[in-house]
Amino acid sequence: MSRLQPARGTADLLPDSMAKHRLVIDAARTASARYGFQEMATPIFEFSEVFSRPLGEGSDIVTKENYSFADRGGEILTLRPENTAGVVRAMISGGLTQSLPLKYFYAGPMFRYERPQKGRMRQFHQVGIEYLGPDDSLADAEIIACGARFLASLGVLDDCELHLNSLGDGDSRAAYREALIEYLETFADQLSDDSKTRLAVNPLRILDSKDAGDRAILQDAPRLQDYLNDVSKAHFADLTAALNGAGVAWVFDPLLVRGLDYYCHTAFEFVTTSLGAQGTVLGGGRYDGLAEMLGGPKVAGVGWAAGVERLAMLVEAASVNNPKVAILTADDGARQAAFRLAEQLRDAGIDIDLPTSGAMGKKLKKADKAGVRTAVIMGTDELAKNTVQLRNLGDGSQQELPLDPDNCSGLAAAIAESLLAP
RNA sequence: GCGGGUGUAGCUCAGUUGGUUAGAGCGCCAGUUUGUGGCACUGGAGGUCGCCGGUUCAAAACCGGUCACUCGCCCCA
Repeated sequence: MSRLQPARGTADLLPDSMAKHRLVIDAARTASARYGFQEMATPIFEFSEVFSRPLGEGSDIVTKENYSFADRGGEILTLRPENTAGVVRAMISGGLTQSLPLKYFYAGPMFRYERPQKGRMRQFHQVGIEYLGPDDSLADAEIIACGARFLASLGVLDDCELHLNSLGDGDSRAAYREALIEYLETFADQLSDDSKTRLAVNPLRILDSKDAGDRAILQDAPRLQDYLNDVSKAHFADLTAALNGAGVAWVFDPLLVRGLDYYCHTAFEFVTTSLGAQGTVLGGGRYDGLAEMLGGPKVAGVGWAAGVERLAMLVEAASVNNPKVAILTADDGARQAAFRLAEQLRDAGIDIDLPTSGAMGKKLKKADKAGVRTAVIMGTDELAKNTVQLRNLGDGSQQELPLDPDNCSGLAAAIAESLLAP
């Protein structure tokens, strides 16, 4: 509208939307704590290699979709586009590979230079967990169950479907990749233009192409699950047995793939149809090769991340935390006494709003709209008698109570009682 | 990066084949109510019609560009 607008792909989080964000983040924190994940945070920017090494220096993602810049010291830095690489980097640089396994929860802003769309911002927020150390499939099961519990606590799990696939270990995937390329090359001229380039750059991604012609060709393509070796099959079977035993519903999705080499075995996404094209609400998988690619020792890992904005769109409005008690002055003679009483009541643990402008009627109206339930009304008349008026904004009843300038405990008790009433 | 749609008051929107003072509802402010909210009524403030340029006697409307939002593609660590 005017020149003063937020930068493209960013948005202010005003109290109403902030409340929904907090609801989502708090639910994730609570659910992950139940599984023993501990909250941590990594810096919002890192040396660019942290993100570029696992992806390949020249990849489109690195060159076109990151916010990278040189600082005044000439270091090349990147605003984090995701948090897994940062967590793994923290594990390596902190020497934490001595203390495996590690279970971490994080929440915070991420940055990707992409064209904004519904559920796709340039600054967005994620919550996530990373389970570092175990290669046991029960670790995969635990994080998936944790994700399901998180979504359930938000009341959105019923709107989502859990898609699950196995990418197999490195050997399995290499064999499949070869077979897929061989098959697709015989159709190379019939593939969509996008898929022609994918064939050279990232052939597995052709599997989730939306092009109808591509999909027809894929009907008879070799299937990833036929190329899994015994180790890979056992890992997947054990995971699905655990999910079934715990009652976590899932669907097999052979087209759910990850393009990068450090992924292996489990890939999963919770997907909703109610958000249009950006329907993945929580996604993750196993990344046993990532730590090594970052220059550390080989450490297995599995985790997920969820988009806070997307989940916030699915959540009903959350309540904004306003004080339920306001002190309203009837005239300027009560200003200082009101300020003093407000501080005393805050010391007593009561949230107090102290509006400073407007006539009595105005203050009451605003307090009512803001959700205030009890108003403490002070004026020079009351001060002269050392009293205040305690007004219940629900039913309009009002009583005059004594005010001890040095001890508000009696008044605090009366206020607390008034808030208990329905 | 590619294609479609949309930009009018704080918000949601109307605005006739281009025609002179651009409207409504909600919200906001004030009054009816001289220290007391919700309801009602009355009045009021608030807009260079996203921005720049063009066509025309005349542009919110038509044309071009640009910015933003939006939907899809791409990408999705």
